[in-house]
Amino acid sequence: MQTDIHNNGLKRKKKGRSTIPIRERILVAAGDLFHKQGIRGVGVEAIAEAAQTNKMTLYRYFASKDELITEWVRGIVAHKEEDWKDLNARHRGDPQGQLQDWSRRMAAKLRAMEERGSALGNAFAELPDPNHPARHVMKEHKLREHKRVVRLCKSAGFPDPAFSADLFSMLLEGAHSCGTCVGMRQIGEHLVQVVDLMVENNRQPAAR
Amino acid sequence: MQTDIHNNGLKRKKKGRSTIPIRERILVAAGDLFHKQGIRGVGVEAIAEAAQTNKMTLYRYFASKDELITEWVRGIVAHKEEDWKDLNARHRGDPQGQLQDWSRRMAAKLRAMEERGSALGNAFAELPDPNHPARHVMKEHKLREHKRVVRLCKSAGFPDPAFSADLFSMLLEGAHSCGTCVGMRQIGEHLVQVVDLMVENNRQPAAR
DNA sequence: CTAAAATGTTACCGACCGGTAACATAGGGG
DNA sequence: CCCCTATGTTACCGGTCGGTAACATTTTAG
Repeated sequence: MQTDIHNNGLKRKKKGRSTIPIRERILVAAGDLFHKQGIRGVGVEAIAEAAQTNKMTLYRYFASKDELITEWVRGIVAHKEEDWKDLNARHRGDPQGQLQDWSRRMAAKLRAMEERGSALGNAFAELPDPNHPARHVMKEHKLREHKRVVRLCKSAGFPDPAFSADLFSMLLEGAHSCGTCVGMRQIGEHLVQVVDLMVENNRQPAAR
Repeated sequence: MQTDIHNNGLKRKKKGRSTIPIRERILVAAGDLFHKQGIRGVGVEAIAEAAQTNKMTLYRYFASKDELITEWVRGIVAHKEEDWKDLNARHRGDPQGQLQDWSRRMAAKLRAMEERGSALGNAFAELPDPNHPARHVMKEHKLREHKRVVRLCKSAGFPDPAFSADLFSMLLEGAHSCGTCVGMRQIGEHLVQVVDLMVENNRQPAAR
């Protein structure tokens, strides 16, 4: 641990402002607005204001709006992968437990969402440019995640891991879009149910 | 049939222009661009140009860009519901057949998609305003579709139709997002497989 | 042919947006 | 104390976009 004499490890900022460092405040504010109003629907000025700072300072931390977007996406991805590590830590050598816990956490997130779907999914839709750096970040994350699920299915003893993993992925991804019409709660419950069934029987759905 | 002396039922337009009526050309061009570049990423000028006309004429057919968007969404929705009717016509009294054919058609669409996911899904992400008319159109469509699937599951004899219908919906919706990392072909095949298994066994996945 | 309707052309407006320059202010460390 | 750095403020630029007006041109109908 560091001493607190000069600063507490994070730069402490001005007057009544928050104690959270500016860069982080900007990222949080940007995330909020991006998710609520869409990436293209919010301007940097509004982001700066929501972060209790101004456009100039924002541009001292981020070279461009695109970089801010990318950095935000990176944060989400990092958080999700952190979640995976935690899942692995809590259920070491228990791939079934990881999958089940995963579905439960997802259901909890769904319940707390209501309208306006997945941040990553929306970002993907809002950044059509295939060369946008944020797209690469998302794509690589999705790939890693899917590989992880395949590995889990394999070590869980599913007879066709590629097949089961695709099912899990489709269910998880689909839950977001469906929740908007069916209701997040019900979708979350059914998601947990089907994952439990698949895992408990340790085989693909409806295998005879 | 009408005579062709004055016009052939559709207003015939200028010189080298297409024989397709302007309004339709605009809608098609708008759809192309919306899907490829995102709704907010394309301007009305570009749409008019792609439709081989101009902005002024576009605004004589559509009061605003938002109305054009809404009309485009309406078209997609209408087309999908047409598809459902066709499904019902081809497999009368055979809900299982309808579900299976549905998954096959979806797989075919996925194969022909490659990158850039579902038009409706993207539109939903790009129109965060909950009062946007296009959102209502989409939401009502999703609701009707889901009810339809529930009805099919019920008449197909699934023991828990609400549960099975949610699964179908999640799988279908999720297929779009997943295809971008796993590959549309594989996702499509696995989608068909799981639907077949669920239907053939006439029970929920992994039910013992 | 002629008149009316549809379409094309050009120019423009106001609003917003991403990004930058220049300068003012404040705070902290020596 | 003073200097240096981080932050705030203001004004501005160039570009794009949605939307409209006014007028020219073409197409269609009678």
